[in-house]
Amino acid sequence: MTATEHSEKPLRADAERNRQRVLAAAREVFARRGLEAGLDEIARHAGVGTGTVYRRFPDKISLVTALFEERLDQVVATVEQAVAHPDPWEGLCSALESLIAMQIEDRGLKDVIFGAVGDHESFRERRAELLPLVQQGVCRAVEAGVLRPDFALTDFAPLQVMLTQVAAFTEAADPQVWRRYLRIVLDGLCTRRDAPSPLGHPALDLLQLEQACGRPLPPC
Amino acid sequence: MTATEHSEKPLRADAERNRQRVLAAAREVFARRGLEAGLDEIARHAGVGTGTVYRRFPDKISLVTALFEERLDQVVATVEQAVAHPDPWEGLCSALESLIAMQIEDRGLKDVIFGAVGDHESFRERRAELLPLVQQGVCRAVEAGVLRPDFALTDFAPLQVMLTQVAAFTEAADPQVWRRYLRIVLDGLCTRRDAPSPLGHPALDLLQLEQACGRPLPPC
DNA sequence: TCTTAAGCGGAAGGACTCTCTCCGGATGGA
DNA sequence: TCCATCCGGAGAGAGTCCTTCCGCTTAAGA
Repeated sequence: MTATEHSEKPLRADAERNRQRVLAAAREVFARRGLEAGLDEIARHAGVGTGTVYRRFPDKISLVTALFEERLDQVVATVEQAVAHPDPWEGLCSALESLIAMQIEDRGLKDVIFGAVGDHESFRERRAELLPLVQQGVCRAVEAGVLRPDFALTDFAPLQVMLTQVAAFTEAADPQVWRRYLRIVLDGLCTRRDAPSPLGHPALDLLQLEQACGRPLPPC
Repeated sequence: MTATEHSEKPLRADAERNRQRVLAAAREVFARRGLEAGLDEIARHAGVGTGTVYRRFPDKISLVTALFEERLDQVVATVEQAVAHPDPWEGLCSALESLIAMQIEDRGLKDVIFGAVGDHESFRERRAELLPLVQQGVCRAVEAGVLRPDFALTDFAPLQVMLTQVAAFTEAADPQVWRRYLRIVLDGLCTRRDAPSPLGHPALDLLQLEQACGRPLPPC
């Protein structure tokens, strides 16, 4: 059941404990700061030396893959579930929403999904798994006449980028206001409507806006 | 008429020539790479030494302000003109579109508008000039019943962020496809509609999408 | 033409950042 | 008890970028 079960020799008890600490710290730090976080910060956060990190994970990418392979399974599962919603429109909305929410809660995940790791093979494969799922959701919604028919499968990722980036921009001012922009986008995606659907979340006030403008934009 | 007209002594002819070269190079390099571009790169691009850059502009921020104060005047003028459009909806659309287009063509401008320069006083002031203009456009459009009434003045900047960021994401794959997402957003902003309005620009194909995912997200 | 203040290029300094290695000392476990 | 294993964290190495400095060159006025 331990992470090293399959490996040749079990680690010494203290080593295995530290390994788990490093993984937990990395999960937290990468989530908060994205993959640009340094291993020093992770080591400090885990309460171990940097050497200890490098003894378990030969380099940074090993740590990242160890963490995010499993995480991507969760992403695929979540989208699978969202798309299975009986209502095609709700299914698509919820797939988009949960993808964005997951990437906002975990900036490292965003970096992994949108290729900030260079082109690591395993991540590329996992990303490819998402496509058919989304395609299914898109087709179903177009056929049901609820999603605008000129919507393309390849529009899904750019929409995610739009919303995760705006979320990063407004995060400090109001961590939930991105949902407002999601609603606007969804109103733009539906086939027709007689009135705007409720935005659900209030707009920023001027002070919050200035706060948001004051910080640099999130890296693309 | 020269840029140093007001200063105490006119520069030597070669010095003035180099000054102009530096400004031109900075304009180009900042436009292409944003303010993160180094002064070394600008000097090289201008065909001068880094010392020459520093002789005219005591530090990086001086060069940036020298360039962008004038540029921001153009931005204000463009928005002023867009908002003055006889049709309130067209005016708002065109204000948003031209703001985005300007920031895409000039990444440095985006950095200046969205505060990547820290909080340099003069930029903050100029940014503030834009608000009443946008407010006028928004009010007019809401009163005319074309813009959804729950739209707020402070939504304007986040929408810009969304679209400039998605543009940066898809730039390498197709430099114009952001217009497609602008259309979707605008369809989300209007009060009512019977059918999707034409997106105008074709979606990416799968190859282009992969190309876009392959590069890191643009900085926020 | 001569003189000289002004200007020039670009190497180098300094202050960071981040990844990764190394080694003397500590310790789990048989 | 004993030693293979593991530890911390200093620091090497490679990179970035801003800025300074200095010996050489040149424009321009007398």
